[in-house]
Amino acid sequence: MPFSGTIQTIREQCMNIKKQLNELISTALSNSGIEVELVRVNDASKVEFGDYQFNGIMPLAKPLRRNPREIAIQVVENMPQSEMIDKLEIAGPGFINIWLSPDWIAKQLQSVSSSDRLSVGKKEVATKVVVDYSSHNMAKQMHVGHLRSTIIGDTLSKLFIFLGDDVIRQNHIGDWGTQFGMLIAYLEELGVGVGDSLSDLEQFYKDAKVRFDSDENFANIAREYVVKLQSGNTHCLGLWQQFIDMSLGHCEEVYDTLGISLSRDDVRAESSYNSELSNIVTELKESDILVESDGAQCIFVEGNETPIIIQKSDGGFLYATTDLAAIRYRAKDLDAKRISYVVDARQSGHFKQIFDVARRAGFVDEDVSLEHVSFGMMLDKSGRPFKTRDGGTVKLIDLLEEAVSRAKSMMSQRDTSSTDIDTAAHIVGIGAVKYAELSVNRESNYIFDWDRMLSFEGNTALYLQYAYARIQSIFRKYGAQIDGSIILEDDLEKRLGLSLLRFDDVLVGAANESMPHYISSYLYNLTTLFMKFYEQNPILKDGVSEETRDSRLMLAKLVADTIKQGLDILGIKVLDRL
RNA sequence: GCACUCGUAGCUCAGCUGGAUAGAGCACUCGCCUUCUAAGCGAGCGGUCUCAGGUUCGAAUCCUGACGGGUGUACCA
Repeated sequence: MPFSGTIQTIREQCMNIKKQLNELISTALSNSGIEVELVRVNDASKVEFGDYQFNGIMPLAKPLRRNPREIAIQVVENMPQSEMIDKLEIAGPGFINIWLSPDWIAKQLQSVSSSDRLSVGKKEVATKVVVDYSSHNMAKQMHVGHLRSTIIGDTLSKLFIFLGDDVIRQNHIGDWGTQFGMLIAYLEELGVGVGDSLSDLEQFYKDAKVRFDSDENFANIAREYVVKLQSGNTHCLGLWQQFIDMSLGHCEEVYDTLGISLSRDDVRAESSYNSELSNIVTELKESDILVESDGAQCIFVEGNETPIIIQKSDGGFLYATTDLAAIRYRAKDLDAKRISYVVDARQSGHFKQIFDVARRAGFVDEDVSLEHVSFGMMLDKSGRPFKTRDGGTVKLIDLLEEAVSRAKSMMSQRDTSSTDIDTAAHIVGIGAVKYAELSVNRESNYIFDWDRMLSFEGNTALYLQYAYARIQSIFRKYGAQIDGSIILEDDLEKRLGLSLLRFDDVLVGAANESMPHYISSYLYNLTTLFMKFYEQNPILKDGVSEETRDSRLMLAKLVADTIKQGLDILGIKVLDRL
């Protein structure tokens, strides 16, 4: 299997602090006469073990037939002088624990504070990345199941852009296929002034389905419409267009409420590939990988019992055909070098096959990374696939409205004097929903729970927003320009400082692996440190020297800026007051 | 049947691609507002990482098997 479909991580090349430490250790090893291909320091597992640790000595011991502690001693002795390291210690069987110098950290922070992007590295050469997300079916209303793709995809897009990539968003909406015949037939039947019946798409779909199932005559008309539609009948296309416009309008309402940066320009619908489908089949035939089976045009992919069907026995095309047209368009026409599909885990088999075929057919060159950014399903409290009592799903717009309303009632119980409670409640409520999605490992299934989704305690967006608001409050009270030298005076300040410096590493890691929750975990961790700092290290209170005050103000500023920037990538806003 | 995936505290989840005594939040029990926002902070309680083998200096992490959830398996998307 030459292609796994996942990008090779380039973490080692990009990491900031770790990269430097890796180089130091690599040199020390080399000075000791030991050549190692890959040196990797890790974050220390405990505070007592320093800031970083290198565990790579032990595995070297056996082949070298030496005592690991002896090697460790030698490596430490051969470590080049560096101002970043305060102390090295050998522990246990041969761990090397590394303490960074507070002065070095302070110096780095000083330069971070004068950077407009918090010293996060930006790629010199942008990679062209296609992110396919949201991409839902126009026949139905957006429900809570559509949250993940939409939110994760939007975050990844922002993250890639921030790190210097050239991102092309693709909203691959489902607007083509047999069900649209039914919907158009029903639309036609209802006649003019039909806009109102489309206000509830879910209901419209259900009603149409009832007509379809109960009236043979209607069902036949619906089938005719499918044929007419696909053969380009203008009347049908007109109705269809009207329907899609309405449905997309609903979508955009949700995007707008949610603060999703998808516009009509990002829509590249399934139907837009329609004219390409027969060419795809022709090309596949020419490349000789197509097989006829039971009258259908198929491709068998190793490791799969069943083939993917490219063309039905009646000549019709299927979604695999469309996906192949889309992947070729992205690789060849858009010239993307990384193509990410933010789609749920159920499609993983499908994407494996599509990626394999696309490679073999030459639709996608070898240097293009194809990734299925898969995510788990939504389950109910008993661990079953999520459904409401009547078998339906929770509409996304209802969830969002509930979120905002809960936020509002919670906020109004507190100080009501704050400025615009509706705006604030919107930011807090929507932030909670997004954060709930972005703070868990996307790969695992998760339990849908109103209280979890709309929680404002612990590791939530509000915790971060609250810390941000507290900092702004300090600045308001201080009322002057924040400027001074950073001096890390105690262990807590040092840890806070180091945490700030890790932002770069975290973003790069999150981007390489398409894991937004790395960012939220980091921000939560940073904020936890800040909250301790806030309790223990007064800034504007009596008895604090001017030097200390200025340094702490600088630290607070960096924390606030990092929270703001991090949340911005997650698509969550901050408030100066809460 | 076959394939993929998951199983970590009462609940919801982390655990950085093998490291040292497995971490958070919620819940529960205590303590902290005349002092920068208590939506906060501190302390406590809570674990045979589903089970059984294997690989090795070392396993929640890798391999095999069992059990249990979820998902996918030919003309829907």
